Amino acid sequence: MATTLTHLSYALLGLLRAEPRTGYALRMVFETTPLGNYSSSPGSIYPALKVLERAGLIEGRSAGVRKSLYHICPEGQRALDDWLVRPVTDDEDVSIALLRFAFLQDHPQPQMTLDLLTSFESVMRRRANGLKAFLNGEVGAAMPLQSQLAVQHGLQVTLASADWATGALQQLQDAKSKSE
Amino acid sequence: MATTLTHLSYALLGLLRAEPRTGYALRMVFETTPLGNYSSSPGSIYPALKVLERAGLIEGRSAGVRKSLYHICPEGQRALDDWLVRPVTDDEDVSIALLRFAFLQDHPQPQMTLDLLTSFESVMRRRANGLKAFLNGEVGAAMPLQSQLAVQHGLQVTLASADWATGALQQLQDAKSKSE
DNA sequence: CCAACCATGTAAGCTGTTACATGATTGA
DNA sequence: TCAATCATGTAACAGCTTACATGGTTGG
Repeated sequence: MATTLTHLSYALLGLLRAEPRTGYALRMVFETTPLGNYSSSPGSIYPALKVLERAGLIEGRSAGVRKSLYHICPEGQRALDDWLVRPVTDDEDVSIALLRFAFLQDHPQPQMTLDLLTSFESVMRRRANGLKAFLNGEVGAAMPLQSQLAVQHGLQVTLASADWATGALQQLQDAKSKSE
Repeated sequence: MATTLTHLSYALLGLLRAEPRTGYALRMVFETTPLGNYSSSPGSIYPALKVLERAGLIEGRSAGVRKSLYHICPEGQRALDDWLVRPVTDDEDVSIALLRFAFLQDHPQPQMTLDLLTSFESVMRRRANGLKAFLNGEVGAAMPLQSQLAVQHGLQVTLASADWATGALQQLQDAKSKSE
């Protein structure tokens, strides 16, 4: 059973949880928003939708000629939620973690979002420390200047990610306490 | 013959330009440095080396039992240089642009490095402006908070890249004027 | 009525990963 | 001598892209 889902599949599930859409509408989301770096190519999306439907995670309802509106099924909700609430792992792609953060919108337990952000921040700080240690270590210090600068770039970008998380956490907690 | 090279192939060429290495040594570079996000799996590197050798870009010289040291050939140098001096394009991966920057080390024309950095910076500023415009536009402003925050993350990280480029440019120009 | 857009689909291929397999060399 | 590391290789698969193909709908 547990057909291992691809990132693209989760992206589709997340979009369909927000509202039912056609395959074409999903493609347009990838084409017109910066969220996710997925291609809008029909060759990726339509087959992925078929797989999700066969697995019982989504259901396509005919909506006019040659057109079907996909809805997320309860089992799809469950699969999506399982994915969303995982803590950020040390080797997870930043863009995937961000996708999960965005999809946690309106989750019944707001704490899940805060937990994800917290683990995101600590992973980023840990990565930044790793890069610093590398630069100051034997191998790093012996590298040519431009290699060092390239690693320095990675460090600064990683710190920017961590700082963003700090700010986002603050913002979400403020919004929460204000609504209480 | 214009066998279109993969990013991995260019990464291998760049490392072999610095010094001849065995396939294993190349794998270890990917495994022990943060430069590049390539896998150190034998299944990718050994076949890639074979392709480069057949294309006449590198040459493997036997160095002991079941072991060969790969050297870069003049044609490989040329292919690598052509790749390195291209301006950063609007859709190029940041990590690839950084790899090219690192490999431009010791290029006979130092101006090439400055040009690459300059184009990198302007691409990053342009991307940042695009994200800002998206956030302030109709679609962006209507998105749920966490989607907006995710885009905000992209914006901050992109600005960090641009700022890094500004600093690196400064640093390289200072080093240059000092040595004159 | 015709162009532009909506809408779906498939076949071929490229790249890389995973997993497995082999054997030499080196240091404890 | 035995484990760890050096060193290379391949087969199977996964996942996505490119390119092609088809046809309905809508607005000027």
